[in-house]
Formats: sequence, C-alpha cells, structure tokens
Amino acid sequence: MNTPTLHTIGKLALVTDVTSDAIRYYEKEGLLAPTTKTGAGYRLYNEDAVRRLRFIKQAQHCGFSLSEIRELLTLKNSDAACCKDVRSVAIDKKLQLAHKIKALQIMSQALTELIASCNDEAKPLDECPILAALETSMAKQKKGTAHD
Amino acid sequence: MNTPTLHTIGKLALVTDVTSDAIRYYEKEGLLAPTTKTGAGYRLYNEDAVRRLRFIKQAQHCGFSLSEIRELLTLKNSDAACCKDVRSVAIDKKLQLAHKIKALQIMSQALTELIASCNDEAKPLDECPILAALETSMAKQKKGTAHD
DNA sequence: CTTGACCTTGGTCTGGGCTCCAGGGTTTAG
DNA sequence: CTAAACCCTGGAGCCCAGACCAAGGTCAAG
Repeated sequence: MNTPTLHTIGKLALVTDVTSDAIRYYEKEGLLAPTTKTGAGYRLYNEDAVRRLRFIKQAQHCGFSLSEIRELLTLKNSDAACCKDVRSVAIDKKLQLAHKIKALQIMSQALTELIASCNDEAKPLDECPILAALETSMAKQKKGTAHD
Repeated sequence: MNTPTLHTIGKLALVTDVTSDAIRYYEKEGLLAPTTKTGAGYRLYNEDAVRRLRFIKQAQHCGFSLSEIRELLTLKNSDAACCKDVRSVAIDKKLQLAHKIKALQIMSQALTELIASCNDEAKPLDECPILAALETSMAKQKKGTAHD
C-alpha cells in the first residue's frame, strides 16, 4: 500500500506545462476532475491526471476541439464502444482537416493568380490588376499554368 | 447630368448578397461609407458601393481579414503607393496561408499515423492503440511510409 | 389613413480557449 | 510569527465577423 503522490494544481501545471488556469478551465468543461480535494478546497491530482492532460494536449495537436476531446474521453470510459469507434472519429477529423486544407489551398491559388497577373510592378495603383481583379467577380481567369 | 441610381441599404444587400447588418458593420469598421444620407437618416449608396462590397468579399475569399482589407483600401486611395505594394501584400498573405496549410497538414499526418496504428478494429478500448498513443508523448513512431 | 415593409440606433450574443484580474483563505520556510 | 508563495471562486476581457433583437421612426401602396 504505497501512497500515490498527489499534486496540487501548481505542481501538475509544472509537470505538464499547462497553466493552472487552463487546468481549471478543463475541469469546468468536464475534461478533467481532481482526484480529491483538501478540506480547504485545494485540488489534488494523481498520476492519471498527468496522462489525461497529455491526452488532451496531443488531441489538440491533432486538431480536436475541447468538446470533441470530451467526447473522445467519454468514449474511452464507455463500455459499449470499441476501438473501431475511436478509429472512425479519427478518420472523420482527418476529413474535416482535408476540407479546411482544401479551402485554404483555393485561397492560395486565387492569390497566386492575382500575383501572377501583376507582372509590371511599376504600374500606378489605378491600373493595378490585383485591385482591379478584386473588384470584379473574378471569373476564373486561368491564363496560364498555376500550380499550388 | 443623368442621376445615378441610389440604393437603400436593403437594395444594396439584395444586389450584393451581403446582409444589411454586415454592411453596417463594415461601415463601423471603416470599410464602406454610404454616399449620402436622407433627412431621416437612411443610408444611400451608389454603384461604387457595389464594387467596393465585391472587393471586400473577394478579398475575404482570398483570406484577408477585415482589418487587412481596410489597409488594402487605404493603399488603394493612397498617392504614395504603387502596384508593387499591393503585390507584396498579396505575397505576404500567401505565405501566411502556406504556414496555416502546413500546420494543418502536420495534424493530418499525425492522424494518419494514429489511424494506421489501429489495424485490428475489434480491439477493446483499453487496448486501443489510438487512445494509447494519445496518452504518450507520441514520439514520432514513423513505422512506415505515410504520405499525406 | 392605415398597414406592412423598410429603416434607424444601440445593445447583447455566439464560439474557442483560454488569460488576467480582485479579494480573499492556506500553507510553508525561515 | 510572519512573509512569501501558493490556492480558491467568480467574473471580465480578448479576437473576429457578424447575427439577432427591441423600440422606435419612415415610407409606399391600397
């Protein structure tokens, strides 16, 4: 019966490199509860909390929002769910990322065309093809081979 | 001396497919002022406003924020600026987009690896390699050739 | 003249993920 | 014992691009 080490919120913050404010915020959002509280109301955490915080951070780096992470954690504690469910959540998120990436690439492509349209850099502003193009409906002007 | 057609805000909204609320918001942000106002305070817009709104919308589609668009419009009305300046703003924005895209691709890549790690979909949750990986520091596990 | 469609200002609300107070109580090192 | 360092709760603020709402004024058609 070795007593497990319990951290106060500040220690946990140090160990995990997450601010105390953020930890309290996660608690409010239902992502992470302290193991116990002292009589004075101090939050105390065990090693599970460290793992859970790492989980949260990693998931964030994978593009999951906190509410999505909460769902992942719920899934994790669920009896009915299996690994396949987790996998499909990941696949879903990857698709969402693909959509975002595509949207940004379309923007980038539009900029590429605008930049290409402006060869003569010495033109005065009222002849600037970029500004002109931004005022029109910018119907695909595909004038060359612009890769992005 | 042909009288130019003036739109009320509602007409302008219809023509440009931008809500009246958004148009008023642009005005507050210094992007678009009405040509004139009636005695009763109604905003009236001429055809320039239509072009300006198109400009704003196109620039948004290129990833510019409203404050950036305001700067573009300022540039446009400036005497000192030339086409080269506009061009470099566009190039700058394209770089920013490239950074965002890269960040998202890194996330996507991380997900790809997680998904690949989970081959046996029937595993129970406490053996789910995705969940396990999210709890560790996820030190680059590069086990195969994962393209993204 | 009335009804309904329009317009006005000024305000609050949203979402995401926190940060940064203020005004207290607690614990610990010296 | 005291001062510093920690902890608590609750709330406000931030960024962005509007949406939405209420209470009222205005305008056109019938």
